[in-house]
Amino acid sequence: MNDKNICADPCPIARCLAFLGDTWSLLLLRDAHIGLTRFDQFRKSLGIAPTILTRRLATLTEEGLLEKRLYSERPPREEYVLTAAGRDFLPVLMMIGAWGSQYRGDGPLVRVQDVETGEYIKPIAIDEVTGARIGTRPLRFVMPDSD
Amino acid sequence: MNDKNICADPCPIARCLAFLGDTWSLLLLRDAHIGLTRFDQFRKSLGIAPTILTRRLATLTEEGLLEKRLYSERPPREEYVLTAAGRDFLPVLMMIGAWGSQYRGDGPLVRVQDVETGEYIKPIAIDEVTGARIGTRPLRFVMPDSD
DNA sequence: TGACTTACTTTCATTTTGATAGTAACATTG
DNA sequence: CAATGTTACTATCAAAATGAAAGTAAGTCA
Repeated sequence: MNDKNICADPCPIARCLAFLGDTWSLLLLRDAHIGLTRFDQFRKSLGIAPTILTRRLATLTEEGLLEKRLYSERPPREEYVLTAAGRDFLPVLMMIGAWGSQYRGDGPLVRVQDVETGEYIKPIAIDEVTGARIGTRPLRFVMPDSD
Repeated sequence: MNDKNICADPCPIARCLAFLGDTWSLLLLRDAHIGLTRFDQFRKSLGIAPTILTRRLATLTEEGLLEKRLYSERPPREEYVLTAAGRDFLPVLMMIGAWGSQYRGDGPLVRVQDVETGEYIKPIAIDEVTGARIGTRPLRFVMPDSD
């Protein structure tokens, strides 16, 4: 029915990018994490053409990162809210933001605060198994057919 | 001279995606991390048209994620190697891969091994300040002009 | 009844992509 | 030393995606 089986690439990065590999989709997810839910909120925030916005929201919904929800019965109006899969995409966005802050950080920047402590977040990626920061130890990429 | 100043968006995610927001660029960085360096290696690995490959490699080089290096004087041949900025992009790729493994993990998958321990990597994002996993505590996105 | 709101769709010009073929600068082979 | 091969591209052009602008549908509100 959907195209999950079509993407036979064994690389999980490629599988993800097969439908999330464009700027608008990622910025939509960012805005959804910030709290936007409605068509016109996304459109005004991004300055995206409504044609493109319709298609991107449809893809993100089909792929299970967003979910349509009725927020008004009369008139019938729907909004788009993050699913668990969509919320679990936050680490990706935060790491992109961390790279951007480090390498394209000139001038005023949006920052992310921990609400409880009030301090700014400093996102880093670690390996949960060893606890080592990613990039500090040599890695091997193992193809699935090497048995 | 270059377009760094043109991207006046205060969001570090948007700044990064301004030139890295397409599938080919991200897959090129993935392949560069795996160890590919040459035009034809990238072309064969990705099945990308040479026109597009030329442009993407040029952009990644201009933006400082790759660096051209002469690997043969006669005939003159150049390869593309990761810079520090390019290597620091690995966490982003690993988090994308982690999401893909979790939500698009059907069938055989490429896995990443820690060479020293031999165990498979499980990448997670944490806040270096609190040590808390990202997504487990409420966050606030702070605009730069809110003083 | 007429203006307003929200979420789109239609249309069409512009831009980007992708497939194929060709080129430049050399090395290697017979 | 001519023919073939290698590597890294460029040129050309059709097809697909994008973007801007205007229009539509289903209602509400005054």
